[in-house]
Amino acid sequence: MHAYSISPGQPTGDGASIFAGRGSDAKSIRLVGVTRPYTQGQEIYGEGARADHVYGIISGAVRTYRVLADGRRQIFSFGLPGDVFGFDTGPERGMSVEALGDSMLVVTRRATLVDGGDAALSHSLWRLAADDLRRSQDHVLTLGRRTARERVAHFLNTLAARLGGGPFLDLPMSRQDIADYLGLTIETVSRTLTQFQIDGLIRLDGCRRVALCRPRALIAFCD
Amino acid sequence: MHAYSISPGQPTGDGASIFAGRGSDAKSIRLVGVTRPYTQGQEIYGEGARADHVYGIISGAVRTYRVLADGRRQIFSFGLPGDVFGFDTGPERGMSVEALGDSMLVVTRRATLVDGGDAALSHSLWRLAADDLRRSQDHVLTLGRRTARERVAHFLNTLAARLGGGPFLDLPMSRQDIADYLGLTIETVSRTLTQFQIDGLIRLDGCRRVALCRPRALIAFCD
DNA sequence: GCCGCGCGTTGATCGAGGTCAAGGACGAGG
DNA sequence: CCTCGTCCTTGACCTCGATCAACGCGCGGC
Repeated sequence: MHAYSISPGQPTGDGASIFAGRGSDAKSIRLVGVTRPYTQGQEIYGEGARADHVYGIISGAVRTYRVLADGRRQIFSFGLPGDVFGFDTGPERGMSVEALGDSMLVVTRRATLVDGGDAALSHSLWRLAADDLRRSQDHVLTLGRRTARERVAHFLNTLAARLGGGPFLDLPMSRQDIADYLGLTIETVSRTLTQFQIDGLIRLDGCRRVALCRPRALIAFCD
Repeated sequence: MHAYSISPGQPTGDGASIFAGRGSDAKSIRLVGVTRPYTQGQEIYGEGARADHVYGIISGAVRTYRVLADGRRQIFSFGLPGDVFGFDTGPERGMSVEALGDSMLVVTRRATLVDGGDAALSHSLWRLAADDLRRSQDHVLTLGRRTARERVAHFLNTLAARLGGGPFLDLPMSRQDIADYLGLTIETVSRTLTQFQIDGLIRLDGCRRVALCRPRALIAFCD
């Protein structure tokens, strides 16, 4: 699905590799750099750090987030295999990124991509940012005007669409992550999922695996 | 502040005009097109419409928004003089835009800007989208993790910074618009402003004019 | 001046979701 | 196998903001 290939270099270190971003269309960004493994929960970069690399996800997943002074955390997005991130416009990171589980990323220098003056590349960068903007606006709509049930239903649908259609949806993130993404508490997320199961909309098989029994009914919550 | 100039053409029709977007730096977009007046509440374009023009705000203000099937509305942003909007990547509008009050916009064809293959322009487009993304993420943080008081305080601060520093802040939008932007109800917005006045943080002079008496205290709500 | 209407404010009550607290499930390590 | 620790679930209760309702204010038309 996501077109990428890793050269037969060393997986643990600085083997050269190739990565192409979302989908196979001409608008995707092609990253060429080294692969690097990250362990569960490891920080990839923090808010305020110098923004000198960009990343592509080969396997695993990441969360991007900011925290308020009193510790409240808001997750902005979950990065999945095929996604690229780290294209800040300024010299400093505007948010933090951590690996959700053990993950393999491809890392390359930002300067060569962003400051190259390549028209096609700039155009791709624009489309990438515009896609992110669109997703962020969906997120705003969800947080501003949807109930807890609608938020969780929308989240499951969107994630299922992104992860592709096996019979099961394997969540790469914890309940706390979902809560911090949806602007809810962990208890509300848990209760809502339980209620969906009682209503026959989903089936939970362990806490990380979800079967969407009635996707139509779930989608009906979304608009 | 916002560098733009209107040629001495006809204000009501198709007089040629020049417009440069946010700030005076080299990254802004320069729009050359016709000026066009819009009346209070008039739709500039609707979600799903063909995206074939881009706009710059000369005077007045706009709201961008989407509505759910049951009528719940979420406002994504308020456009103020100097702002540009309408740079969708796809062929269709992803949201609707309306004039908040009587407004003068400059309108130009999208194709010439977006499909031109100009590297500098593509780069500007990227920065513009990235700025919007940053603002949208601030919005996500506000809606996901801030209380009503924090939302309103943050809103007043941000708007005051954007409108520049007179002693008064003249709100171009109604209470309902503020509510739909902040994910609250009109009653909660009204009550919160009243409470801010009681606390001596602001002074309301009519419902559209606000004096920020203790901006420090107001900013303290924001992080 | 007077009326009507749109918008804003205020009050009373309700409820969705948060908070606090107590178990339960499950994997890692001994 | 047992223990420990982490994450998840469930229950009881509370609170913030929504809802429902009444009223006020300001402005335009007559």
